[in-house]
Amino acid sequence: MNKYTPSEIEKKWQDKWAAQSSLSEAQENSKKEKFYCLDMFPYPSAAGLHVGHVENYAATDIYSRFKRMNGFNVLHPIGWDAFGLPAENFAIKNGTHPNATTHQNIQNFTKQIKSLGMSYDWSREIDTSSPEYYKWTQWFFLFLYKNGLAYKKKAKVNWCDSCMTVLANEQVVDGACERCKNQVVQKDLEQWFFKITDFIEDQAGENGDVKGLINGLENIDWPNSTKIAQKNWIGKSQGAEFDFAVAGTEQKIKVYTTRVDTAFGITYVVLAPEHPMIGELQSQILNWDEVAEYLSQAKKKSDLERMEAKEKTGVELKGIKIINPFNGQEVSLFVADYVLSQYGTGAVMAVPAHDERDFEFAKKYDLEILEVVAGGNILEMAFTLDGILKNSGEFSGLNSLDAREKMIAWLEKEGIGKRKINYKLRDWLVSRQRYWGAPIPIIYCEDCGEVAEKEENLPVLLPTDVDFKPTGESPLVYSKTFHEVNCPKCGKKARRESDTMDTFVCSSWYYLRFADPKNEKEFASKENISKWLPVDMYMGGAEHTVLHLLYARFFTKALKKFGYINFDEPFLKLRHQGMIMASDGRKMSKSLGNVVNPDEVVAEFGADALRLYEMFMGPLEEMKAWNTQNIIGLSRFLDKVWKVQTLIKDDISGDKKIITLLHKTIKKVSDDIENFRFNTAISQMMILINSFEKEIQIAKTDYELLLVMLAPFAPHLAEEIWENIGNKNSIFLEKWPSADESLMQDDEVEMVVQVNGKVRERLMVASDVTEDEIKETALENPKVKVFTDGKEIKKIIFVPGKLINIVVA
RNA sequence: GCCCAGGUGGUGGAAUUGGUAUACACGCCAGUCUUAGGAACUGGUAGAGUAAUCUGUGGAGGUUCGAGUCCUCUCCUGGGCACCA
Repeated sequence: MNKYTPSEIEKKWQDKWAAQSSLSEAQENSKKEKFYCLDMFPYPSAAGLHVGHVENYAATDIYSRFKRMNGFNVLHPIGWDAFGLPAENFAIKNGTHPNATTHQNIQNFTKQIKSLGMSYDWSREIDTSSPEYYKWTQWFFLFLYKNGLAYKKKAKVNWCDSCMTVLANEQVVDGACERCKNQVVQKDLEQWFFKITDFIEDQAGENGDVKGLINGLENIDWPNSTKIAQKNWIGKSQGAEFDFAVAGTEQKIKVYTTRVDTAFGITYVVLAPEHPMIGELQSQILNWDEVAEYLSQAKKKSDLERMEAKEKTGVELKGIKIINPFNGQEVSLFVADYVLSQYGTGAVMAVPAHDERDFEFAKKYDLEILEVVAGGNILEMAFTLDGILKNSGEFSGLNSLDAREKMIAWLEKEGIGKRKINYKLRDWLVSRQRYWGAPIPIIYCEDCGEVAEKEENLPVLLPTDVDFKPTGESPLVYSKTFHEVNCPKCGKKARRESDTMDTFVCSSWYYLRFADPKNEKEFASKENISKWLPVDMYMGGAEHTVLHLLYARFFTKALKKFGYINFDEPFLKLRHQGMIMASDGRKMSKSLGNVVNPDEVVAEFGADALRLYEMFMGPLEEMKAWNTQNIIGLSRFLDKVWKVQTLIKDDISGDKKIITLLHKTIKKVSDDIENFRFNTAISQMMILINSFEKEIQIAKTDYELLLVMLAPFAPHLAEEIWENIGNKNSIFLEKWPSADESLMQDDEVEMVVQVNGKVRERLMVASDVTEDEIKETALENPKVKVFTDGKEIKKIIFVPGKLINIVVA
């Protein structure tokens, strides 16, 4: 027999599988039940495939192969999230067109993925930067636009001076650009938004009710932490909104609070620096110079600077008094930049006794702190928990929960305020002043204004005659062929929108395209969508918890609302692979020089060993550190499987113990794959092969069952041995074995004998031994007697097949 | 600060419902085959002790015949959110 040489057999089978595409392609006409298993598609970066990609793709490949062998018609596609900044930045630096760079990277990724033996359906490959694809990204923009879900407005937006573009809130991390870490500044600009906030709560749609972004999470199988992160991002809070009258005027100041129960403890009110009321009250403000100075200082500060300020600052609007509607008392008014203009009403009631921020501010400016909820020590710190109300007029004595209800009812009765729900989630800013993205299909006409491009004119092609150096405006502005067009409505000369779309727009609908990737008339036919969607299993990094997953859910909900599809959640089951760190425990990065290149591992150990190693590292969802030394263990395992070939005999039936272990293994491996516990599935197969190795001969049928189980993990090796031992068809056409429970019973088991819960003896007994039988043996056992002699036996606990515990006084 | 995961040998990790703690693998130690070598093979490997035995799943309590697993408190690590009123 030859030596196991991965490099030879892996190439051989990759070629053979490519020639037999039915092994990996989804079948359009099949009576089998469908299963859609999807990876978060990669951005084809110049760095090539990362070991983290391999972890993700190996897991879904194992699962897809497992599902196929269990009789499912599996859709397991791959494509490229190809628009985006790195290709453009590379172009700026080196002058290479992003299109060329991207295609080169895609080729490299393709080669790498194929060298790993992944069973993707390559016939459905998509590329978001191709006109055939972004035509439909543009169609989606128009779909949202026509239904009032895409709109343009002047807004304070996050601007990155280094990337020269605006960013979505989700792309700003700690006040800095997620990509280049440059500090983000605020700018007032006309930008395009998608109305994602329309879908926070449930609503009626053309194809039945559409579950909102919050409630929709209830019935999908996602990691709980991801659901919670999404809910936190949406940030729903329930409270009340009510008015303060400005003393001596008709004017009112509206505040939002979740703690209306503390309203009798209000000792002042604070406005955000951007609050319009400050300007309106200017003539009455006695210290206007001081206020104006504060406003201009606040305006200069970035959000980050505001957040980082150690001490809260503010200025009283002297000469203004406003009236607390609950008790009629006059309180003073401040402006302070710790109040956010974008949230709630941009004005907050300050209750220093029961809010930490107000407490800090009140201490600094020596303002009154009035306790209205009992339970804390407000001399020391704010008491922010619920409690029993005091100093609160007719509401005194109520607990906070009841008080909130009663006080909101009172506000509504008096017509001063109402119950109000607020959210942190804002509409999604989708326009980017960059080149390498899908152009926004809107035209500006002097007569007709903002006009949607006609659908038959899509795609609006990205021009090639541009200089993509960023200037703060989209590079498309400088392409005459691009922006000089005729108005689709009146035919007059008009100007095309020069912004492109955020790449997250492209990835918000790609899972639909895989159902019908070549369709030229629709983004996907209704028939194909209903055949393949929703996605049954979705896998990808946890870094997409709020961005991509929320946007994709929004697109799905919008499609359902307007009758295009009949489901409102795109991904029924979601799992994240944990990040793979370098062996030093740090993140793999070029600058640290600790990046592991999968190609090198494949060259040294083979793709099968790499796949197995990554699956064996630990629980899929957990973070783990790379350790090249450990790969050898998986190589040895594969080598053992290879060598056991020589032990097989055609015409024998296996040893009873081996059969029992085999069926236990079938059960465990099947359960473990179904639950994405690949590490323990592999260790169970190791146990089996270790037993096989010790035998003189192995029944061929037993060995074949192991090969079938191993095939999804180590496809090349399994397929090669399968052929070696005389099989004509691919091992992937085999049916997944089922465990026979009756064969899983051991004849003998080790029975633990405990005295007072401590193990004193282990006895080999028949697996069906009864309590009475074992009791006698156990009590007479000398090792046990040492601990029971002369003692009263209080009771005996018997766990069939496991242990007997003798409890003595 | 808030939310979410986690803390088990030298290392990665295992332990369905509370029932043998450390499966499987790496490493290490000893040996075997070999001219030699190991990415080969065999055996050993939680700690203490000559041993019987005792101790051991971040720490302190508790429930239980029995706790890595359940409860209370606490410490530490990683991730997410963060002036959201």
